Amino acid sequence: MTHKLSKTDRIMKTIRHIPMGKVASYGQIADLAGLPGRARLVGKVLREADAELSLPWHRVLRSSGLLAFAKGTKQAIAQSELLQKEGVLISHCRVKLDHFGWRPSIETLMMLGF
DNA sequence: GTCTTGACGTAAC
DNA sequence: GGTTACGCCAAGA
Repeated sequence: MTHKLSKTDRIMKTIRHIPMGKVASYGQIADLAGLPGRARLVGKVLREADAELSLPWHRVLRSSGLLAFAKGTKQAIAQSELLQKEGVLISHCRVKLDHFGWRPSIETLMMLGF
């Protein structure tokens, strides 16, 4: 079988599984995608991905809940707006992972191939 | 096949 | 919690 999904494909699939109102870090996405430590790959995928893919990029942040982009950038603002619209509270470009951090359930983990 | 880049992570200070 | 430095590895040229 030569139809193994590319690493990038797995990442995109994982991102689509992020529930609304929750946020996940790049490292977590990579880990769930079966690529522990490959957080940079996640970023690369999102950058190359189009908006038509329905990838909730705004639900992906850096570690510790910091926004994925530097403050002042157009996307950083858009991200905070989108997150707050989903019910995620942001304080100083930071998201409280204690309350909004994505906690994948067992079924979700199995669905991702765990 | 080699070099460069990259929506990052973690450690150290 | 901010900043600096280094590491990791896939994809593109």
